[in-house]
Amino acid sequence: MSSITVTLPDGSQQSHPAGISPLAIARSISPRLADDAVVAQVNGELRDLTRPLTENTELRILTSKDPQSLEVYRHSTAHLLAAAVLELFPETKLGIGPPIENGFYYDFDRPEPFTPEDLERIEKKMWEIQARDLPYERVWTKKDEGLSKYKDAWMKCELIQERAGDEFSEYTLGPQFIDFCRGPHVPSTKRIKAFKLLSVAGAYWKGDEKRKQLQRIYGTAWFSQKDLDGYLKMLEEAKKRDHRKLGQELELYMIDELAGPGLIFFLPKGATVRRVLEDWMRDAYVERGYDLVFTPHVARLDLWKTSGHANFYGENMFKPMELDDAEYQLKPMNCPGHILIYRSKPRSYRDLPVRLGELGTVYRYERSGTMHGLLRVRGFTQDDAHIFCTPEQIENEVVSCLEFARDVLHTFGFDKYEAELSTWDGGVSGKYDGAPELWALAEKSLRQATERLGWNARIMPDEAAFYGPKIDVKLVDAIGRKWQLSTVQFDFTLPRRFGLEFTGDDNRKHQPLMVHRALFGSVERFFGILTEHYAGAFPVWLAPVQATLLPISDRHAPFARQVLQELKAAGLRATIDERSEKVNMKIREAQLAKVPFMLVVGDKEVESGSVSVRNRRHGDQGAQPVSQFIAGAMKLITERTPFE
RNA sequence: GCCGAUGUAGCUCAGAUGGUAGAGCGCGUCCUUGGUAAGGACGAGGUCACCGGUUCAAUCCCGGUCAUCGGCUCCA
Repeated sequence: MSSITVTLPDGSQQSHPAGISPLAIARSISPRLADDAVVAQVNGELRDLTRPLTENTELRILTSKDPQSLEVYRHSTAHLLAAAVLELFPETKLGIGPPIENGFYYDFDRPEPFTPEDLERIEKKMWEIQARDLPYERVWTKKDEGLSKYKDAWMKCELIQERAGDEFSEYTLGPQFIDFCRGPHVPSTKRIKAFKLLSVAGAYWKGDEKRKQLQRIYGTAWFSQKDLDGYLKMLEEAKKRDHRKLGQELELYMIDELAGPGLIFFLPKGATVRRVLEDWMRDAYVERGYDLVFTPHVARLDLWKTSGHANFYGENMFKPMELDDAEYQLKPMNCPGHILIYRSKPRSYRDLPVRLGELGTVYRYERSGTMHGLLRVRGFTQDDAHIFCTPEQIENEVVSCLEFARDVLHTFGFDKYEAELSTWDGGVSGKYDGAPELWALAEKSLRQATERLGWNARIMPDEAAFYGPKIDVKLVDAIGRKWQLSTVQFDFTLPRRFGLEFTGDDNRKHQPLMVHRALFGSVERFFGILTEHYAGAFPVWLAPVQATLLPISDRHAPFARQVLQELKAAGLRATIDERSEKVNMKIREAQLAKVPFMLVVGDKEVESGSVSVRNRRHGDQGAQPVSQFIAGAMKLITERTPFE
């Protein structure tokens, strides 16, 4: 028998008989490693631990510590799910079952819907199969043979036709189950220790809404029960922070059926937060050299024909309305309005850059079933600005936009964020608009801008908008979820469509470059993200009520009212709770309302002219003079401390 | 728009084989004046999402509509 040389990650080399499995090698290194092993990396490629090695190889044994092995593990759990479904519902046809972030899913075609009870049964069945300790066995099959074997499984046939070579691999799980699959998988079902089925949902075959709708079962899987519990706990925490729940509990906003879905009413408390946010943002615009404008909410449809939106964005717009003898359109975007302002007078290169900003409310038609609290609505306000400048100015402009975005993120205590640079395909498909020189210039300035900031932007090839490349900033919130936020986008199309120009120092007409940028994205959406990020406990500078006075008994009310006036005079948003309730009750309610400061006032305080401060996070802080409390609170407000 | 689930008091939820409903919290009145997360009593409050159908009778069964939730598609 011939032998092969196996090189391990530490550089050491071993000689083994050809045909030995990585699992056997792992066992020879240490039984513990063999137990922990999930998958092998053979010459850089992930492979089953049990698949024999036939040539000299560089071998790495991946354990639960390697992130790639979790994907394999989840993929294997998806197979376990499919096997369980087929045992319980043999008539079911299998679609695909990949690993996803935090778990896996599998798509099934079956006339009857899966019920929550079915899910429980399936999960039980999965544990049953798990206990059988079935190996995931790789089988090598010829294409034509395979096609006849799968003739009843239409989706698998389609996949084999598309993806398989002359021969392809399949994985079995016990005598019945076999699945067209590239693998690799964990060695056996015993390896799968912690999973849970979460939900069933409709999903189109291949994500195409014209194709058949399947039933997708979602699950989560982890190497240990502890990890699974941790994840389930995170889901619970996310549920507690859900802005729709907090929005109602804290009276921030509402949606009323009578008005329609996706249309937001800000209640007084939410409106206060929003007002502070917007005022802050508008001031920041002015400080950074933007000119603020206002544009109308409706305009002749002709404007939208000129911009091209009526044509390529029409699906997403509210229907035009008849008025006099013209059609008018509710605006889905702010750009055309800003463009009209730009071209309302001749511009010289000396005027550039022109930065026009607006908190502009737009209305877009979202299909029913897509609305989601504040995150996906039909009417929303963009903190929108358009920058018109020369090619020489563009890089600095992009840098200032990104700096602005970064400062915004820091203000709200988002310390982790990532940038994505979406580029075009080089023009091969013809689906992008604009000259290659423009694309080159724009992509270069975007890239250099991120480099100047020391950002490590991920390049997303072929992800640009058709009208220009862009940078998207994604933030990571307090419990680790990612949200798309700021965006800086080039637009080569609109300046041309509207014939924008400026006079250069050569006394000739030139077309300005146009950048579209939004930092919050949508104020409503950002408000929702903030609500979840802070779990409803807005920082003092944003809190709808910053301090509430809690007189212990009626005789303390006059002093409390006097303090209230002092707080208000200092500019604090303060209230008083004069009900004849016990102070425990008043504290409980203020605490649940997440008021940052509860100021208890009793005999001692009246006598000494002080307040006893209770902080919503840190509890009783003891008595302090009113002036001292005001100074402390004002400091938090002017510094916009994100977490007091 | 599509698949599935849900819709009962301001909120969170019970409820009956079909005979027009109940709790807790909240709200109102009164009592209580209490020092860091729920003091007590009484009371008001519902066309059981909406529109049809079946039935002697529908909140319950059937059909449709609307909305919400979990997803898909799309997206700020």
